[in-house]
Amino acid sequence: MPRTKGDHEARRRDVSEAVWRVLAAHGFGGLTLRAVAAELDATTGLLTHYFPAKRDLLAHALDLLEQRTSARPRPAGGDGLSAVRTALLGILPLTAEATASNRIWVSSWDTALADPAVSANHARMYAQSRDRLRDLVATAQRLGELPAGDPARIAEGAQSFVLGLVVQALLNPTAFPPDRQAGLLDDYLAALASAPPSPR
Amino acid sequence: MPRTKGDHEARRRDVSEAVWRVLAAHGFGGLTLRAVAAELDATTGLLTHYFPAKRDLLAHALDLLEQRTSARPRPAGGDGLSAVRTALLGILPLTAEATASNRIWVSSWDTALADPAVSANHARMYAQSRDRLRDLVATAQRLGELPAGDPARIAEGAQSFVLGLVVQALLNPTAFPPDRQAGLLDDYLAALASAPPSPR
DNA sequence: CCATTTACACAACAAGTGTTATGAGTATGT
DNA sequence: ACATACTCATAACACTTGTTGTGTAAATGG
Repeated sequence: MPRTKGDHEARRRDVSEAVWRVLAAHGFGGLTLRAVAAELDATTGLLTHYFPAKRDLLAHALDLLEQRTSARPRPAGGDGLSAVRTALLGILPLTAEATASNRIWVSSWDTALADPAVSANHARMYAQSRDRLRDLVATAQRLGELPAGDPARIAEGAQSFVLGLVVQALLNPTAFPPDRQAGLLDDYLAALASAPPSPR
Repeated sequence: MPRTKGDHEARRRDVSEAVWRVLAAHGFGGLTLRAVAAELDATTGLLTHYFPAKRDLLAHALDLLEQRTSARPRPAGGDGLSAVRTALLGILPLTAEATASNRIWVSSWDTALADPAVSANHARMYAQSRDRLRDLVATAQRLGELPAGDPARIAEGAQSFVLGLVVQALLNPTAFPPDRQAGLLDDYLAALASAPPSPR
């Protein structure tokens, strides 16, 4: 029974939603045409209509990951160090939604390492995220809330810390509940704030 | 042409070597019976002889990962903070071998998140690694090279930092060459050493 | 020296994968 | 109203995957 309403855009959103659910449940390794189709109560014919080949669906999934990550509720917490803290907290898997998103991210690393093009795209996205973080760090430095030093370098360190904490929290949620994650992040920021003006 | 020499142990080592090469090249997602068999110049019949089912081969691969990780040349660098630094440096993908091992680790996270049993095993291994790190941290504190504070908590933070740095380095090796990784680690340790005695 | 067990190769199987072709309803423009 | 284009379902395809069975050399043990 074909669709009577040709609302192309709405249908595309449905497809994206199904892709997202499959990713959250089974990761990129479980992203199969029939899995997405089943989530839509449709067949693979529908998908090949929207995505000529599997790689197109995979590209769409990666786009989706980038989109939904950057579109996640970003509280934009105020000024200086507080803004840095809020930005980093926004990455951690503190909510169910953030956990799903991070689970997809971790899964994407495997496919990224297998495909140089995806890897390069990931590098670009993380670099962009670092740049935003760097600006926040620079502001905090200007406010005297963080010691002097290359803000880009500090952003690299902070992003590494948060990424690693994401991995730990996903693999061992019992040992790293939300408040523990926040506590560890605050430890890190406190150490950063009290560090000597910079070695170089 | 069947094997004329029944050296069971040596053959098993060959199989493990082939599994390792497949993992390093294609990750856990590419760990297929025929891929391993091809690496051995053998057929799937050989593998089913050593591993009745795929899950047995996967379990062996995970064992292999744990074994080879803990057996990696661990310089055991001296005392206190220096020992902490050496331990953390030993995790980073600074050499080709360490890069391969870390690439396999990252790949394993995807399969771990899909299988609670594997996930629990990972949690156990990381907890064990944290415990070792915690002891080194405690020693450094006793030597006055690190401020007071829960050493387990500090170990958690340090491990998170290093894990995240591993991910960044693997996804973007150009931006995170070995000396950059070491520099970022030293920044982190410097901040840690100059932190206030501990909030709690 | 023969019977049994080991250690595979070889081949076939069912299930799952992406891809492709065909066709049938529905919308759209003329 | 009718031809055309869109939006799928259906089905078959070639391929890969894990699994299983059969056969056969070599090792082993009595």
